Amino acid sequence: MEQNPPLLTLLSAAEIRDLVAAGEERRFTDNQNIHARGSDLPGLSVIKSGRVRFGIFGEDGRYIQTGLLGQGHCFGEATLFANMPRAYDADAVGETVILSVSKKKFDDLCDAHPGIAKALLVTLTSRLYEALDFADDIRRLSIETRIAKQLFRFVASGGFSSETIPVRQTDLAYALGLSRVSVGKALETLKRRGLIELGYGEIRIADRAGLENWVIDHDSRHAER
Amino acid sequence: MEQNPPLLTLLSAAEIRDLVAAGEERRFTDNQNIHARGSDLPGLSVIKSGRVRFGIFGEDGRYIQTGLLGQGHCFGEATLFANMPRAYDADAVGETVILSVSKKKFDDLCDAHPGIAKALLVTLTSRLYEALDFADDIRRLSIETRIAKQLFRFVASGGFSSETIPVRQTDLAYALGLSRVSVGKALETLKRRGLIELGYGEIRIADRAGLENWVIDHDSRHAER
DNA sequence: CAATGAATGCTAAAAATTTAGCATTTCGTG
DNA sequence: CACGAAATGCTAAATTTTTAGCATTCATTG
Repeated sequence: MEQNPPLLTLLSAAEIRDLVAAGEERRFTDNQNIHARGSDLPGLSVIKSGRVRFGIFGEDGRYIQTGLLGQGHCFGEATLFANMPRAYDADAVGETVILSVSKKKFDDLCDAHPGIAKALLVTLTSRLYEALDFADDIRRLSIETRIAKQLFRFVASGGFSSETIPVRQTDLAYALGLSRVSVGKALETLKRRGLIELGYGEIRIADRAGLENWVIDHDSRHAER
Repeated sequence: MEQNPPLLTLLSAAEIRDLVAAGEERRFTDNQNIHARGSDLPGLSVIKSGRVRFGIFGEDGRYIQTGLLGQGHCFGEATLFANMPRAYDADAVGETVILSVSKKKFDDLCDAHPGIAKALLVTLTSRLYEALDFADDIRRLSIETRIAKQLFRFVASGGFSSETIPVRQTDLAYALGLSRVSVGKALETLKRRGLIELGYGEIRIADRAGLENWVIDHDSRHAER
């Protein structure tokens, strides 16, 4: 259950110092919108603290969550390198502080510190393979297994204290593109096996090793070859 | 229907020259295996000619195609930057020539040409957002719309002469993780609207503008906001 | 031009998933 | 500690999708 490394952990102290100096700090409260899909002010954003949730609202009002990033992670690369507008709505999860670096300052910074480009390559590569992996999951795995993997993703990206994950079944359904009924049924299956425990607005991983084994057993990519 | 730019189109003549000099040419025949999932010789590969198909074989023998890259595109970045083994089986589609650059030579090259890292950032960013987009599609769009988008992807990545796409319905089913019956039914719907024509082992886009409109009308992300 | 393998077309039953309710439990708050 | 909002639990019908066939069409080749 690897997790992609936050950008900040890949930078040297000097690089971080200059990055912070080049950026501007912005504070957001829980659920506050950071940017809307389609807006196109180019720049790199780094999460100094808190978490950011990414997703799309369909016109039917339905929300699909695409990602959740925590401290040290960055976003907005597409506005820098691919000249794209923001692909997702971004909202703060809890009190969140963002460092915003304009495209111009970022380009200067990159020239001064080649290590920053290297670090972004690492981050983007990891994230690309996570996304490909996720897409494969949807096509190949049972709902139970997808939920198990998603729980590990929450643990990895969220930085939660324990193995208790503050997530509603509705959120899981959003994230995986399923109905709440299907999610509930699959969670029930995992619970019956003693792998998780269900709470009100939270899910506890009761048997981490067991849950990992569930994934391995049900994901043929992990099978010996 | 944007398409991510091949790496080679992003490099200067000097960069291409040195890249080619650092690499080693390998030739493959149609369907020949280039590398298996799990192998871990690090290096960057660039497609000089031909096409490469990426996918996974499940232990049940079922094959899921994850991607198809054409001339000028690169692969293997994850072995360079994320230290990962190959995530997918790669097979040649048609006569294919690959330029393989070892990790060591690539690192030297990167130091000499900072533009190469920049170009890879562009490529990886585009590819990441394509992958995220694809994952969203699976969760949000009807089968018809997903097929329409997939046809455009084939056109864009394949470099086919006309709007006739040499793809079996079985291949579409593999790529989208659906059954052949569902694919056939959805194709029938698109055909009845006069958007496509079905052949033996191929699909023709009969009304490109109409098919694009179908996607726009059914993908709320394209709706005005 | 007949034979053959490969692909599509079609069908119906089985299985999975969603939808739309309503009941119940939980948790914070007045 | 009663209340209300929010979340989960549960159910059954409706819908979608897959599975498993078999029939038909197409293209190649001997």
